Amino acid sequence: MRSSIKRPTEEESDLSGFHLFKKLTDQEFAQVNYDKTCSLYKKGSIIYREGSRLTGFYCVTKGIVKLFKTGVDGKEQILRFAKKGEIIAYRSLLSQELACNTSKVIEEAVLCHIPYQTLQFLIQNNWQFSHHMLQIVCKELREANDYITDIAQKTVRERLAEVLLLLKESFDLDTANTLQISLTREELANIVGTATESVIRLLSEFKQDRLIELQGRKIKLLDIPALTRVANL
Amino acid sequence: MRSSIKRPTEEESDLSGFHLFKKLTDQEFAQVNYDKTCSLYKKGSIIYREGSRLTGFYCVTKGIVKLFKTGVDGKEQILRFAKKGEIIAYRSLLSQELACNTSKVIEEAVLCHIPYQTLQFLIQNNWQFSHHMLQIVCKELREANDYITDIAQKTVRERLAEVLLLLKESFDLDTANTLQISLTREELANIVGTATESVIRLLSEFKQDRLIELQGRKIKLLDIPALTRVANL
DNA sequence: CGAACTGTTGAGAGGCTTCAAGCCTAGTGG
DNA sequence: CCACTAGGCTTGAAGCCTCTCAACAGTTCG
Repeated sequence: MRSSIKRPTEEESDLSGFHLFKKLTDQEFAQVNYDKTCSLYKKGSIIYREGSRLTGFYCVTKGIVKLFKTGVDGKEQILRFAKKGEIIAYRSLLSQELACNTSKVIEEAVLCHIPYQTLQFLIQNNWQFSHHMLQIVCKELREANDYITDIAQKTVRERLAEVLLLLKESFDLDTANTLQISLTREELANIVGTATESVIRLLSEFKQDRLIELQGRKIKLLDIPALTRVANL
Repeated sequence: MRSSIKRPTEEESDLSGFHLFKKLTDQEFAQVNYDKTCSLYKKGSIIYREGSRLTGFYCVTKGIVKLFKTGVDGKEQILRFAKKGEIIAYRSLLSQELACNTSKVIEEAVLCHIPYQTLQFLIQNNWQFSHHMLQIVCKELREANDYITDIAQKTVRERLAEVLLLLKESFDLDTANTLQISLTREELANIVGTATESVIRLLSEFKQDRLIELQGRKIKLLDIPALTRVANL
């Protein structure tokens, strides 16, 4: 389950949509493309594990990856998801530390590996790249701080409602208002920071209250204003 | 309580100890010193408030500042402390957002304000400065992610023990093993993410178990290995 | 010296977790 | 293609951890 089989297509390996690379010179961008290695990862693949040494960062060009830390008793805490256009593994790389979380594919994905050396080169030669990088980390830090406040002060019910709304922001809804990400109940619990059973019970309450509709892992948001109220936002 | 009265001394305004500025040229460092504005803040002063527009970041050259977000029902969630050698307000500044937390002095402090323009100048001209900045944000992000995992998975008891140990790391102990930071029970609760009464009860339990000793706000760590075990680290 | 804040303790309620048991689905291999 | 099996999902019951409310003591500071 660790490596890819098929090669990703040219289109799936395209980095030109990445905001991070927008201010590079043509030459610099060509260098990035020359240095990159893109692979296709099946659902369930591990990109890297907590504690491993990273040789570069990854650009997600397709699919969805979850990032989690392993906490008490091996219970995973999901920190965030990365989808097309986002990068992962850059934090530990910049700090020159071993990876402090694990990344796992939850929807068939294509990732392009950019070696550390290339990152180093860009930081040294293009201040606008560094600046973009700073903005990306800063955004993630703000979100982390917001989440600390929520998780420390809100009830599980409020947090679950909030997580559904956050997922809506990140992954949008289809025309039928269904969340475009498929998570197990356990994964939802590992975002919210609660037990799987609690998520199940609360989801059925939300369903009874006509806030959502459930069909297996598909979650349809019926009443977003009401969900927002439940989330105490 | 908002502004300073006395001027800080030359020594109290010295930025040469800051790792962040270590790689600046003499000229750049002179510029920073020229642009800075240092002030003395009394205990209880607010440096800036959530939602305010920031005009620069601050270097703490003396004292201790707490950074907190205001959550549900106005309850504050302490995110971190900043002491001598550390900087605050840089995150919102880099993101060009309004401040998303409040900073308040808990031990008489001297802070030097560095205007946004100077930050901008350094980022554009000295890649090593940007790199340092990146490392600072990355470190903070790792700590935030670690804390999310703890707060989501550990009991209040475990978190309180852990917070005591974290405070030990940040603020050291005197010769009698007393924590060199003075916090109210409510502030401790606002770090741990619990009710003040819970902190009080758990502290007396720790005291009964001979893990700590209490004299008002002075906390003496008697048995660090045992505390580590309680913290489940 | 009083007011306001901080700290302490008790009692009661309730949100959540844990354990347990059974059902269901989704993916695998024959 | 279908049977099978492992993992995911659901529900119930019991109990505990933690919060809230309340009352009061202690402390600090104007």
